[in-house]
Amino acid sequence: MLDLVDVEGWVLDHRKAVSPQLRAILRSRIIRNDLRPMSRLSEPELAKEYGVSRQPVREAFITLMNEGLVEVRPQRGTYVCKIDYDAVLNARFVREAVESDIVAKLASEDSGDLIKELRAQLSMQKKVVKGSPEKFMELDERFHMTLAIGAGLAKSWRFLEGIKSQMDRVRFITFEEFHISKLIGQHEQIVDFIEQKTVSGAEDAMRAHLREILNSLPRVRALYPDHFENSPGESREENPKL
Amino acid sequence: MLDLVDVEGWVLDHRKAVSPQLRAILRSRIIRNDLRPMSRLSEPELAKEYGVSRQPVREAFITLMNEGLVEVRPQRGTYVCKIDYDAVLNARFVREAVESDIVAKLASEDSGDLIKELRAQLSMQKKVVKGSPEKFMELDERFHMTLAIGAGLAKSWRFLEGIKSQMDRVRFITFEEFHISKLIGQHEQIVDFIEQKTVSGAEDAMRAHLREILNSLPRVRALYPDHFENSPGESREENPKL
DNA sequence: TTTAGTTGACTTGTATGGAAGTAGGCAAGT
DNA sequence: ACTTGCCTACTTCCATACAAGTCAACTAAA
Repeated sequence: MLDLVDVEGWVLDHRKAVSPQLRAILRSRIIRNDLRPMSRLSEPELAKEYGVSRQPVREAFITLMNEGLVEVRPQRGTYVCKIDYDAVLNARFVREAVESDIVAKLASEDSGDLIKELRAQLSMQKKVVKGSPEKFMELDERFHMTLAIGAGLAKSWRFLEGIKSQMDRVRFITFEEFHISKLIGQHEQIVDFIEQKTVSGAEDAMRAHLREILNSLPRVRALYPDHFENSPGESREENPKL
Repeated sequence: MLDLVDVEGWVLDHRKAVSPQLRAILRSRIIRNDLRPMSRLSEPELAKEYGVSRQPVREAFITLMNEGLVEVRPQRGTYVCKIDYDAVLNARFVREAVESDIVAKLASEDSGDLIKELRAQLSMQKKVVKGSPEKFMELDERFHMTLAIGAGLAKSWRFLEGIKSQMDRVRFITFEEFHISKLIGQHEQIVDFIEQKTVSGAEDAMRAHLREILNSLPRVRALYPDHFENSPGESREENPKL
């Protein structure tokens, strides 16, 4: 007999530590919009649902709170955060800054094997253009991660992963808003510039690539206003003393 | 009677939730090298020390583990992480990428009030050149935070705070390794470039500023090898499959 | 009808006991 | 002398019980 509990496709293995698994499951469910913004996440309810006690659920909440995905209001309840428009813009800014420097570093180094790996990934991406956008997002994440690790910056990618979730939530609301073929073309451009060691070209291409979300973000927000927290430009007012 | 517990200068307020307070206290103690690398952090011992139960201590550990400050080995013990040399380099890289873009943004905008605030901070910094380096670190953090918030990127700064701790640990081992007056001069340069709207100048000045740690880092590691985890260049081997 | 006060069923925060696993000491057997 | 197996004292992880705060509905009086 298997010691597994299956809840709506999400599996939990009781042989290993439960807390980190719950963390991953809940994070994924939030990012994929399975758990909607402002919905309650009751500790005892989720505990019963997954067949564990409140403690592991609670510990998962702590991590998700630090990532800005849930908001726990003491003695009141825990809720899925709405998508923070300003946080998305901030995440995008950080990614542009870091990843443009990453490709600049790659373009100034000698990285033959990496190019081969990236080309292989590009061909895989082209195969799923017409397929499920979810699959493309997986390949897209892998592509950007490969660039980071290839530059010897694996730990920087871990950091970026945390803030990327803010952008991913936007993508998962409306897949059709993203022109996948255009994104793949940009990926190809980036690899080309790295291969021919054109530093500024690679940098600019990555910056342009990561600015794509700025086109769709206002549309997405207009389509699903209930999913969003606040408008752009409000960040300054949040810290009035500076 | 006050509901406070004082342990070696660290105060805990039982009227508010203790978990986040413990988080902050332990994080600060680790960064300031009060809790040495590889020392045990026993749940029941710390619980008794701060007059709380083991659960809040445990929840604090979870956050610190996610920040890479402690390592919890199941059924074995929780230990203060050694300083990860590669993580410091990664944190530095990310900071350079993001903060250089921040000052570039500031230099391309109109920010008169911000300049005044920064000038005031500079004069404060000059006053503590001969004073305690700890006080300067506080002002230094405030300076960089002000730049981020001034650019409307407060949330980006919160991201950076998390990785900055890796660099701060290095600084707290040996204060004298840092020539404070030189750093203040660089701060001044950055403000000058922002004021005269020289984008590339501001960017380059910030990059040079954040590369200072590269000079002292090898020396610090040579002086305190026991505080460090691994050497530079090992990051690639950690992910051999890419 | 309106409004103030109270009760009670929720929520999260904390405390504590037990389960599972690890590491080291010690003794018996080879 | 060296290995092997058990046994004890730890650790973190999970489950459960209790405490404290919040909120909504209900009651009762104006």
